[in-house]
Amino acid sequence: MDIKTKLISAAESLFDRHGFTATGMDRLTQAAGMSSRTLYKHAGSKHSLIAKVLSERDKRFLRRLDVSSVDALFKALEDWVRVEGCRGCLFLRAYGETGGDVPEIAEVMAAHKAGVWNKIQEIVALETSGRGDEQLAEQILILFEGATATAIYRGADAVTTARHCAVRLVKQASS
Amino acid sequence: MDIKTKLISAAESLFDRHGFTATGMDRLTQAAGMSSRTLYKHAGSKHSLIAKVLSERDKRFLRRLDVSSVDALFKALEDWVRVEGCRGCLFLRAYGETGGDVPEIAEVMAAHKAGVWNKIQEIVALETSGRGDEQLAEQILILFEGATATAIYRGADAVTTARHCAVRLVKQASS
DNA sequence: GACAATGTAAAATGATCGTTTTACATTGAA
DNA sequence: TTCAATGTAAAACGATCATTTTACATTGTC
Repeated sequence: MDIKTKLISAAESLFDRHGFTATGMDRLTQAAGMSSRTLYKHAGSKHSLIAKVLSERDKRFLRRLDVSSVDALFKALEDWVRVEGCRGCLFLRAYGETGGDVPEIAEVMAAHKAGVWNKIQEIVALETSGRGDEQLAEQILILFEGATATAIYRGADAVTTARHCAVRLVKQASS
Repeated sequence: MDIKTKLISAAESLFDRHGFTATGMDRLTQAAGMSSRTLYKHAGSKHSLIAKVLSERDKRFLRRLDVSSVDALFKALEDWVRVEGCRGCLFLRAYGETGGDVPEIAEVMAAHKAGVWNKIQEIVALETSGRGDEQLAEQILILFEGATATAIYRGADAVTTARHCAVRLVKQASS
């Protein structure tokens, strides 16, 4: 595995498991199996490393959301939380831990959320033949965020419940 | 104002604004206007202070949710985010920042979520004359969490959208 | 075979972390 | 008036923070 990939994937799991601020650079270097000199050559800084981790996660996440129905969208989220665990949205967590004060991080968060929002709008338009309005899409988005958050303490079943709800809303808008 | 109250309210706004781990004890003592000796006499430790802050917030939040309809429930949440700001659920943020590894914090989070869940179940049962099942209540809970999370980057309007959706779901179950 | 790049290991940087301690002032009740 | 409680101010604690530096080994390439 490429050294940069190894660093980013090690950092991602540590950040996800223990939080961003609580994870120190020495733990990062140890987990990634490299010297701090090499880490800084590739990452630049801790904030930059966080941004890179989020950027990679964004790609991986959106790749999973490459579907064309609301039902499939929530099934994809269900798969995600079963594989990657349900510790909440890592983008919002990073944003919250840094108080929204780190531009690099705030920007990746905003870009990620814009990506998800676009995907949902696209799917809703597709499934309702354009009859679905922006309000419906925002309701789906809220269910999506809600499922992610609720799964933290109620488990992956919350995503299934959200899926049933979302599918029903879209059906009602299409009929 | 009581010294303990002053400490907890100063701590709450700093934690909310800058994050838990990122907020140091010196900044806390400065904002609360007291020496670190006094702070530790009242709080015991930082983790304990976080737990106390969350515990007080839990009471204040649930007091606001003393309503008897889903519409009023989401209107209460709307008021909350307009007054207190929308930086996401502070309980889930604390839980995430500590990796769920601090029992004091994990317990307050769980207790808070149980309280919200009970309240929602109560309201749903009331509004549907017992016709609403557990699934409906969980859908309302997911919309509630989703509104809180989405409001971080889309503003308080997300709560209004969630309210419309929740009211519709309850109406459909009651008819 | 020299050179630039890329890596490791480990020490040093100065700042900040959470927490405790030392020394002293104020207060209210016995 | 003395005692215990409660507060402040400030220094000290050892640990850890993110980051840089020093010294050295291993490469692939011209």
